[in-house]
Amino acid sequence: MDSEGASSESSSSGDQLEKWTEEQDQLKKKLIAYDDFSWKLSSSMELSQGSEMLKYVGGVDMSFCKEDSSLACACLIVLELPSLRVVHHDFSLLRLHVPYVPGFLAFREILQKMRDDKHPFYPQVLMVDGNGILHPRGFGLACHLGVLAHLPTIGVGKNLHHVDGLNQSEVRRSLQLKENEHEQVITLVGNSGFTWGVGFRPTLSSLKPIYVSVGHRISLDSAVKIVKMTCKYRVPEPIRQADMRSRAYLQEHQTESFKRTGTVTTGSD
DNA sequence: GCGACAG
DNA sequence: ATCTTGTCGC
Repeated sequence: MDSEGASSESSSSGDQLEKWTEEQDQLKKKLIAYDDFSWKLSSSMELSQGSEMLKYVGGVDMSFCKEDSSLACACLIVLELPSLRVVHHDFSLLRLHVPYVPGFLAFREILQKMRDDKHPFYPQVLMVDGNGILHPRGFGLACHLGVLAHLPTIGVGKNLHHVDGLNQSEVRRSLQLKENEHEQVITLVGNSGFTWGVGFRPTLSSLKPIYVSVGHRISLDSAVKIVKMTCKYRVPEPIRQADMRSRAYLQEHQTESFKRTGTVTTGSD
């Protein structure tokens, strides 16, 4: 039932990439890089009568099937602050003809549905396994999803891409110098003077930093605060949970189809 | 034991 | 992105 244009079988991948870049540039105009939400972050400001607190933090991640690289699982989880208890999860199994990115938009559907249903655990902010504005064109996955879902999003990367003169070893050197300081955070200012995000070590034991950047409708300060609040381990809980669960879901799906067919679903025999 | 990290 | 194995260290 694939309604692919039989006319352009070879250039479709290139076309999609171009379209994607165009869409990024369009959506980028709608990006909001400051706090644009009504809830409050910390309970220290108890004077904030009437305004709700941040309680539900979402996280998204995708895992890929080892045997069948076109099969992926998108997972959204919502956890509750300050307990970090997961109160909601949802999965979406998808087939990808082209890598990664279009599949990521499955999250938009999941979120849309939650909102339409007035789901009690609809997240107030969403953490994305991938960068926000810390991106070659200043518009990573976290921004993309944020703008599409009109939700505050935070980008969390595990590696630093080379943008504006930033590099991983430099960050780690700077962090090294801060060894004795309480704050294990360094601001990522590029050669241009632009602040792209921060690199920081969430726990004492994590030598390798994570990279936090603005996704949408949030300031870098707030983003970092929220990431800190959810870091039990190196990878913040919302993403860690989404990662583990999407992986487990694929695994189950695999063994389940193995029990049915009595064979691995590679189809390459 | 579990997490970080190697490669 | 995925897997596995092993070491180190709290």
